[in-house]
Amino acid sequence: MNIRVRFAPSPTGFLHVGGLRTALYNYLFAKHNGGKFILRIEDTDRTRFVENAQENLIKSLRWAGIEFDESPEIGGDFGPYIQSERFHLYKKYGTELIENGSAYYAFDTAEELDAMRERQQKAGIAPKYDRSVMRNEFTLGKDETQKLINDGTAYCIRLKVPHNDEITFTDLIRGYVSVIGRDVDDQILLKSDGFPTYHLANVIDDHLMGITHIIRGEEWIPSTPKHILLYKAFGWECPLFAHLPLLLNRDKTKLSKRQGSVAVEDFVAKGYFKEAFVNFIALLGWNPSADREIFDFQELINTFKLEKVNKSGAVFDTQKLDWMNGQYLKKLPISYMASILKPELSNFNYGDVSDDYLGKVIDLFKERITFLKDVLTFGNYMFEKPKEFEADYKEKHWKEGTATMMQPLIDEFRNINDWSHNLLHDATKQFVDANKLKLKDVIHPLRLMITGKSVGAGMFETMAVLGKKECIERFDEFMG
RNA sequence: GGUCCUAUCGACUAAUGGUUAGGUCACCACCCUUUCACGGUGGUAAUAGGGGUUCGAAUCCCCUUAGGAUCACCA
Repeated sequence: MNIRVRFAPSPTGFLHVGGLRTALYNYLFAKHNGGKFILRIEDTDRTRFVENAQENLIKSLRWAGIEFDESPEIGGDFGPYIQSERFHLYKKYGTELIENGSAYYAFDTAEELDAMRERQQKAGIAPKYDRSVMRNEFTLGKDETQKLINDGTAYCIRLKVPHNDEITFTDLIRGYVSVIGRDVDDQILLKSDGFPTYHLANVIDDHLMGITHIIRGEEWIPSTPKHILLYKAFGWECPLFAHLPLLLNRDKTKLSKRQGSVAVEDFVAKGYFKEAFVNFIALLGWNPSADREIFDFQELINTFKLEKVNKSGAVFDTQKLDWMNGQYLKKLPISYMASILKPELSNFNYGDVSDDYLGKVIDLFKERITFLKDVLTFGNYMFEKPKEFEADYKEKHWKEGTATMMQPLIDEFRNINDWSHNLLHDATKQFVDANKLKLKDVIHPLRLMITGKSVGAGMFETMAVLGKKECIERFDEFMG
């Protein structure tokens, strides 16, 4: 089978993390099976036009390493890949459904529909288009319908759902799903502005583009019967469906903006590595059954199987993502990290920083940070003299007599020319032994003077990187 | 409310009829140690409840409960 799958987002202006996961699973499925991955922009709602939406979408996808075989940008044999550019296609299919009795004309206004729903709500029944009482082909009759159309009355085309038919499909993830026709609404197919709704356009385009598998979010399950009815009405072969579990907020509701960031670009801005982010997202709802968490992109492609996708929703909790980001960070080459940090430097007033020095600082911090930019923030004292000294830390480690105790050691440091961490350590060790002290008795005062902070990398390593001149200056400044 | 989907540690998940129910994050303790980390060792922690089927059920079936999704001329 020649597998073809698509990612069909509406251009909302940014890529939702749920959208990224859907795109990713489609991509992994396609690549795992040697199939094609297609991008189609679903912009049939012209009231929701957003400037640059498509560009932003593709930018985020590209950041994640997801590329398409066919798309609006690169084209393909099944274009155009933007639904608004396919506008001319849809109307004839709408008419075709009218002619074969699968759909009908309706003339109800928004107010009439609202009134209907209100009546139904009051009566305690599910809101659903009642074609036996509303203004449509059935209640008006053929002649009146034709007359209204000829007069230019606004109309839409609705799907005629057979009330007594059972509509079923076998979901690749969930198995057998079934619903009875009377519970399915007579969905509008063609709007009065002449544009198709999602349901019509989506089915037509998936068919025309030869899509074999539809992999999408669970929120689409309720409308899948409508789509199946459409495939049947057209006499088209139905693609296979796979409905992905939802991504959830902490309170288990569908992941939304209200409870935190959901735009991929926000996570890019926070400094997550794409490898970590993709790895993390991939494992939210799918697992290759290995006792392992870290997978590179190729491994994801190699092991991805739709059958192993979970059925239940997954809470989007970034705690593990942070850990994963740190894991990836540790393995990155220093030179690569330096090249990322270099342009960031201009946002801080750190003056000139050589590549060599930056690399040494990164090496000092890479074991203990989550984001690369932490080097510049937590590690600020590697680039400028400490402006503040943690009060608690100072109180604890700088007492009466500490200055007197430290002064001889500092003077000894002045005589050290080979400013290496080994020598600094040895000199300090000799000093504490001679004075019946412990190493940590002097290390904390040193740390306070040098960094102003209670946490940081190894003291002598830190001093070695800073250099003799800088360290002595800091000592002298602190001692006054 | 109708319909549909779902249910293993706090979170992500493994175990597709036989395990002391495993791993990872987080948390706790200890080791390492120079603070914080990293690393190492160990620990707390789960099959929603009830019925079946079976020699045997987290796993299959039913009911209950709980959560969620959806019910637009949005996608």
